Amino acid sequence: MPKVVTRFAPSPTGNLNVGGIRAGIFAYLFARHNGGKFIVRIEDTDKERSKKEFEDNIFESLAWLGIDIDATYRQSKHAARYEELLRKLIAEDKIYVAKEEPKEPDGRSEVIRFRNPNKIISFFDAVHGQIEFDTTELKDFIIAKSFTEPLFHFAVVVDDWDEGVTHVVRGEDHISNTPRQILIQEALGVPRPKYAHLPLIVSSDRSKLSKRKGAVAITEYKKLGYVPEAILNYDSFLGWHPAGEKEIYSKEELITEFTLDRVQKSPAMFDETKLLWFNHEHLKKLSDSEYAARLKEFAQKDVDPRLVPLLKEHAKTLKEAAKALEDEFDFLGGIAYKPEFLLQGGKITAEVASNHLKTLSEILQNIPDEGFTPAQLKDILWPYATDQGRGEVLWPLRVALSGREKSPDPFTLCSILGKAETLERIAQALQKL
RNA sequence: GGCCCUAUCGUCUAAUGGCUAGGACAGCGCCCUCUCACGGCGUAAAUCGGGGUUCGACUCCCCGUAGGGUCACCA
Repeated sequence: MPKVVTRFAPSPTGNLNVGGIRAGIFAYLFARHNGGKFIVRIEDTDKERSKKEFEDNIFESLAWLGIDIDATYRQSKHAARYEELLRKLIAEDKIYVAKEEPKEPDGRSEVIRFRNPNKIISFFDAVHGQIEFDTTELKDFIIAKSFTEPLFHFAVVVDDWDEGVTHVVRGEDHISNTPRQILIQEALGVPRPKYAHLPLIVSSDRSKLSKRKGAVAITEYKKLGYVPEAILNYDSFLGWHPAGEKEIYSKEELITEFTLDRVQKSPAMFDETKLLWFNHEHLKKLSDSEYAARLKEFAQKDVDPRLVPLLKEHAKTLKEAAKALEDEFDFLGGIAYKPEFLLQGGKITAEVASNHLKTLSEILQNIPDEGFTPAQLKDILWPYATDQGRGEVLWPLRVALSGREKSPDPFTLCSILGKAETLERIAQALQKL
């Protein structure tokens, strides 16, 4: 039995969002850091709200983020076990069937209540330290609707025990649930796991992040062109921070660095803008071939390897990159020259543009193929452009090569196109003037 | 409202009794510049308030205040 077993226990009542996954990420990092097991338990005891599509979404999101799972469980499959334990507790008189006046239209006339010993429960939390709670105020709380329909608290305690969970790493909203779960553990005579309650992730109004308050599904970020490395990195940095000032971490580095003692106590706000920055950084870290492969997958089209280094700098998301491919980076195929573009909407006369392009063509003619690097081309063309007026020289050149109002700079264009194509395009532009 | 948790720049955070309170994102300014971006440099910006403890508090204690969580036959 591994010394550390953590679990992520989402209920399939919605798509997994960046707030919801946070507890899962921390539980995962903690388990892996300690060479332990990470399990996922689908908490689907609420038959009304649980949906298969949401369960699928949870696993899809986890897989995309690269979070590998050692075992999965589903509470709806544990009905027999719950009933067995419920019957044991009732035989021991630790719980009892209570007659009720239904408060809701579909309420039961009988439920199962826990015989509360009304004691002070004190437990140690890895993030918050010692926490004490008088359980008297909980009264004889309901732990099951019937012998075959346990409620959340009972199911959690039974499952954590049966699944060998050693560390319960979950959101801070569960702090006040902990005492009653401990009461159930004591009634069952099962060991108490260690607890770590994570600070909540809040929306811009400081309240718990929820779907209505702008929480975006993980799968939605995928569609927006985010890479999983960025989501994982950014989410990890919400409420946790390694020593040092480095911010861009791979999954492996996060696992190496993660410890509970550096987890923050106060809630953190989700900042879309900083996530965007993390995404760009991770995109830049990708090898050119990996970048091309991801962009191809995202945009569903081949990416010319010559464009990759430019795209990496230019685009903060794969979506932006895909858009650039259709727009300012779409100059490798045939281009349609528009004289008005060449003349910067009339700011430059056809005669001036024509003369400069002819001169540039002559200069370029004399540069060897090996000299067609952005830096060398700039060194050679710069003095001429500066002397003649940069706008009048470089704008027509750039448009002659790209056919576009927006594009990479002319030196980069020459370099990517190569000497022959560069001269050919200048010649074609001259014919239009 | 009861109970519980929390409190450093706008945001994420560093500093676990001794610092000019550091970094990052965003902002602002400058530079780069032929376009759109990217980039470089710089700048402004914080210890919630009040009491203690201490030679010395962001750091420890208490009281306020503020925010959040939780009080379901949801999870």
